[in-house]
Amino acid sequence: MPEVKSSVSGGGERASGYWYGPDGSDASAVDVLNLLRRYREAETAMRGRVRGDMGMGEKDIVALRYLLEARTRNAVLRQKDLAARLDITNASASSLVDRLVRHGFARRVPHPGDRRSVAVEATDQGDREVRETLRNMHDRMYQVVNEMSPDERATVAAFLSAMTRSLTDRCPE
Amino acid sequence: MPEVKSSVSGGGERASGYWYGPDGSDASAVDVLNLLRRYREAETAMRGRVRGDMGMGEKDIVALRYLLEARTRNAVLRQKDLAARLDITNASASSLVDRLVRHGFARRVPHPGDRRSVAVEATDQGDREVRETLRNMHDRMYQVVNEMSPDERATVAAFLSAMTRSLTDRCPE
DNA sequence: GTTTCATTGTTAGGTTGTCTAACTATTAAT
DNA sequence: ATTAATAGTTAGACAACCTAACAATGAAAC
Repeated sequence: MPEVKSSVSGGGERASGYWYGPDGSDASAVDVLNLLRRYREAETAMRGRVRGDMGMGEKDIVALRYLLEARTRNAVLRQKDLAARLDITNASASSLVDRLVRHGFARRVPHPGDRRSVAVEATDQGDREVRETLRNMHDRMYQVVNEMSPDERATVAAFLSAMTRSLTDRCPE
Repeated sequence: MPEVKSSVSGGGERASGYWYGPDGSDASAVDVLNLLRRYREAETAMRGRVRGDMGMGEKDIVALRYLLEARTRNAVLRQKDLAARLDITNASASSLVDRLVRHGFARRVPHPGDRRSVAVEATDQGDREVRETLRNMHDRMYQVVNEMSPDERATVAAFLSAMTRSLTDRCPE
């Protein structure tokens, strides 16, 4: 059974500020949106801490995680791929990889089969550092979800999908 | 009943990449985490679009939203307050307000009762612009949550609270 | 009331991370 | 063989943050 305690139906704290219902408005709906915002803020803060701890920028960390994920799949990532996934230019990706290499988190290796390209690999150090930094957090998150019932997971999944669609469906006009 | 369709129990698309279960691992739990990540990415992308549309930086928009929220409460925000909420220095807040003023989104007014402080107010133009830009999106999000059952809202609220705790409980170590 | 310390905001100068534009090296197409 | 497209690098500009030093006001001590 999920150990998660609802802070809406159950607990006290009312997610404060920011959202305020369009009209008369069901308070608990607003609460949910405020909680979503809170989660976002917590994640942003966490990224800030990690950034501080590892002395890296925002995208550098995301890039490193892509590299690690690729490594587990024995896949090869080029700078181009990083640029695409991070939505930055090739030029920026180039200096991003410069930074990763300078810090010892990644390595440039010749790309097999296309001599224009440079394959980028995470180093063991990068692997270690990221895992150590994020492992516990990931474990906690996984555990929370794992302890939920299938129905609850379906509800949450539907919620997240719908929220994502709300954001994706082109916001202004 | 909620019109939201679960993409886990229901639909096809399997939230791809990134998360991969610690061990053997219940796939749908991983799906939920991937959906959470997707939501994050969608929100980041949305902010990017808004930023582009309005020609402002990330924090500028958040600041403007704080100002608008304060306005609806007839509250007075000082630059200090903005700096605190945005986690930037007073110096940065100063130039942030410079930018808002330059773009016509905010106004510096003498603070009633403390001549050191400068109160910052959103202008009507700032109000209009933000509302027009974000209104539809907010409405869509609100609608989704409003159409959920109380039980579903409680489940989602518990999930978000637990995820936030997972992030907040100090990540490394 | 004057001296002293704390608070708020500004300015100057530096760093970082992005961008565009111009260039090289390789690959693919005609 | 020439031409066009792709991958990466470099140089230079810009935006937004930072720290440090400063001015002005407020509060507290004496």
